[in-house]
This record gives sequence, C-alpha cells and structure tokens, in this order.
Amino acid sequence: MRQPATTDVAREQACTACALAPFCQATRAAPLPGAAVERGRMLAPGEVLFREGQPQAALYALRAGCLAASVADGCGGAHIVRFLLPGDVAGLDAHGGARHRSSARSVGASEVCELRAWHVDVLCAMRPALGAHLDACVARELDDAQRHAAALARLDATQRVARFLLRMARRGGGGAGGIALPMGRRELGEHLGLTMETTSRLLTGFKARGWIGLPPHGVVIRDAAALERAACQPHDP
Amino acid sequence: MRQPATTDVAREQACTACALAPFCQATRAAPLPGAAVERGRMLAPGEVLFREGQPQAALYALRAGCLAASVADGCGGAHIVRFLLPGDVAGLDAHGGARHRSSARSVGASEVCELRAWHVDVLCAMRPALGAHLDACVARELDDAQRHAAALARLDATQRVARFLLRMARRGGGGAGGIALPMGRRELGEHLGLTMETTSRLLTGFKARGWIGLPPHGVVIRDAAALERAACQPHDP
DNA sequence: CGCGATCTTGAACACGGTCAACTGACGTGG
DNA sequence: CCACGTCAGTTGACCGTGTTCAAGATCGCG
Repeated sequence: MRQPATTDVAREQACTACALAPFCQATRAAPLPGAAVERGRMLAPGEVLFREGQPQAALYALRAGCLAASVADGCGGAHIVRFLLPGDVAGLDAHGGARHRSSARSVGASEVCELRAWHVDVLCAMRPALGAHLDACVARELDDAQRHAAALARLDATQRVARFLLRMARRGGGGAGGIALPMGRRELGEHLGLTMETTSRLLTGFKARGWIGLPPHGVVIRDAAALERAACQPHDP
Repeated sequence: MRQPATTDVAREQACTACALAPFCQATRAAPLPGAAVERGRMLAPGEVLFREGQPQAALYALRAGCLAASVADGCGGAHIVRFLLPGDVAGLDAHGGARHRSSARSVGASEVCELRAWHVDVLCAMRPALGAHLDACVARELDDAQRHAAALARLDATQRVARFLLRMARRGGGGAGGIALPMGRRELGEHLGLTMETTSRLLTGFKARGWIGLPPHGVVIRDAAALERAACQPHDP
C-alpha cells in the first residue's frame, strides 16, 4: 500500500486479468502473428500518456500504478472521468475514430504495455472475436460514464465518496486488507465533483465513525455494511 | 414547434441524416440482402422502448419525436443520460454485450425504425464498414456521456442550462427559428441534475433578459452570444 | 532544521433544494 | 356553458449542503 507496487508479483496479477490479454503473446496459448504487445513502458509521476485531440497511436494496458482519464470542461477546467487500475485499458476512447477524446495522465509512477493502433486494426480484421472483445470494453466504459454522471447528478457528497470506496474495493485496488489510493485529495475531488476540503472532511468523518482506516496513500474498509448504507440513504449526519 | 412534427417532410429530413442510413434500403444506392430495417413503428407518449437489463432485441432509429435514455442511480431514482432527436440511434448501449445497460422512454409520441439485433450482426460480419460505423456511434456516445459528467461535476446551474440550449440548437432540434422542447421541466431537470423549480427559474430568467423566447413546448434563441457567455463564466447575476 | 506541498480543520457565505402557494391550460361532466 | 379537477409551470420564502477563504497541522525532502 506504499507507493505503486511495481513488484513482479503485482505485474503478473495484472496480466492474468488484463483487458488486452487476448492480444498479448505472454498470456495466449495460440500465438498471434507478429509481436503484438510491447511490454513495460515506464511513466513518471504526472506524465501524460495522450491528450485530447491527439491522433491515436496505440492502446495501453496498465500493468502497475494508476492513470487518470480526464476531459476538459470547456471553461479552463478538467474533470477526471475515471481512474484506471492495473489490468485496465487506456485509449479506447478513440475506438471507431482516429483521435483521442480524453486525456490520460499517470498518477504516481506507472507501467504500461503498448499495442499499436494499426496492429489493433490488423488483428481485429483477422480475428473477429478480438474486435468484439474491444467493443465489450468500450460498452463497459460507456456504462461506467453514464452511471458516473447519474451519481454526480443525484447523489450527495457522502454517497459519492462511500460509493467510490466500495467500488475501488470491489475492483481490487490493492488486494490484501487495504485499498491503494495513489491519487491525492484534490484529484479525488476532481473525480467526484467535490472540492479537496469536502473530500477530506468526509473521509475523516468515515474514519471517526470507525468505518474506514486511513493509512498514508491508502484506505482500509472496516465496516463495508455501514458504507453500503451511507451509499444509498441521503443526508446521514 | 407544437407537438412532435410527424409530417412526411420531417421524417425524410431525419432519414437523410439518420445514423442507421447505411443499414437502410430507403437511403442506400447498393441494396443489402434481406429487408434490413423495419420502418415506422409508433410509440405512445411515455411508452418504454427497452429497459435496463433486458436482452437487446434491436437497434432503433428515431424518425420523429423524442426519446429519453436513462440509467437507475441505485437508490430508487433515475438519471436521464441524454435525449435522442430524429436521426439518432437508440440501443447501442448493448453493443458488444447482449443486454441493455440503460432504458429508453418516449417523450410525447415518437416513431422509430427497427433493425433486429441478429440482423446487425449478420450485416456487420459481411460489411466491415458497417461495424466500424457503429463503433464510431458508440464512441460518440461515450464522449457525450463523459462531457455530460464533466458538466454536472464542474458547472453551475446557469451554465448547464445555457449549454443545453446551445447544444439542442446545434443539433437542429427543430430547424426554422425555434427549438422544440418536447420534454417537461421535470425531465429537463432530471437530465441536468437540477430540480424542476430551478430549471424553470433559469429559463424565465433568460427570457427576462431577452436571450430566449419561450413558446409552449419550445424555445427560440434570441441572443446566442449572451448564452455562450453565460455557458462559460460562472456565477453571473 | 526549515521549506514546500499535501492534508486537515474552522467559520461564513451562497447556490440550489425544499416546501408551499398560485397561475393558467386543458378536459370532463353536471 | 360554466364549475370543477388535474397537471405543468411559475414564483416566493426559508434552509441546508457544500463551497470559499483562511489558518494550522503533518509529512517528505534537501
């Protein structure tokens, strides 16, 4: 739960559940033509993987660390649409088009595998199942985005933070005992539509009630049932 | 601008810009095998086209009227993710999966064309360009959803309403002079993350400043520049 | 040790929600 | 034809949540 767990163990865990596994030599029984996935590119903290409007160069599978996907709000600000954890794919926002519609930035240090865009096209043309797999990934992102919008529109701050923690836990954000929270309070707020201050207050509030623990750069969930309750009923003191 | 303009003229306008045109006999030079699109199914006001969790039966192209796409918020409420206008496609949320992840309800009376799901698969397998076309439609929906989330998270009520009006105008929600607003204030609020009252206040506020006119079931934009300004700078009296 | 960034905590304010009353359009039935 | 009911929209007064501004705590790092 310290800084990004870039051990070999963590990387291999990510690979078995990686969304690009069907494209990857390392995890396939039947080999694919050509060396599909280029592995192990490192990203420095804050480094930008791609930016809104840029032509799509590749798909990226996150092996270790954490990425933030964001879109500009047209008024000088940006909203973090989602956080990517090991095993997730970045760059699918350009699927069916040629240009990225969102940006991706590394939170802390990260490691990604690259699958060149032209390679994606070639492989999907040869194996229709691969194209369908990507379609399913995009559909899941669409569903995510719509549910996120629904949460922003209808839930109060407490519900949003509680849901976020439960979701991170369900996604296995760190496995043993605690969830890793590599992003700062400000970035958390930029994702949940809250200010840094409100986010901080709510987290310490949860901690004060014994629902969570707050080690540095992480969270441990102590009372999931209480969080589930808070995630649904509005206006709970 | 009265009730849904279900004239033949309006229908044909929708057809030329329809997102399912590549699948439709009526608009293609080169015919497709089989009668692909079944045209002209009528929907009563409030009628549900499909619901979250149901298996996907078809894609639907809206010919006339207006649909509301919504997702449940998990707490007994629902959020309207977007409004569909003539020429838009409904049902793409199940692309790459088998079940709908959102619901679609008719606002007022509507008319849709159906393209059976199995037919979509067959045609996409035969003509890869058709599959790519649908991918592009899904990508646009994803982008829409993410920008909508950004607006809900970072913009105040005035900015959201102003943007909504400009967007509707840009989408050609009714052509000559005025935009059709078939949905009620409540539904408008359910889309913008506001209450009926706030939505009403802001619209009448815009009208009082001469920025818009408010005929029944519609809006006319009188000062687009002022709305653009309001859409960006926050907290304007 | 001291500087800077991140996080926490406090107090006052304002935006938008809530509750409530009122208006006007429409449709039904006496 | 008007009385009546309903429903969508409008308007007003009040209040609460989350923001804003500001000060202090905590930690990492040179």
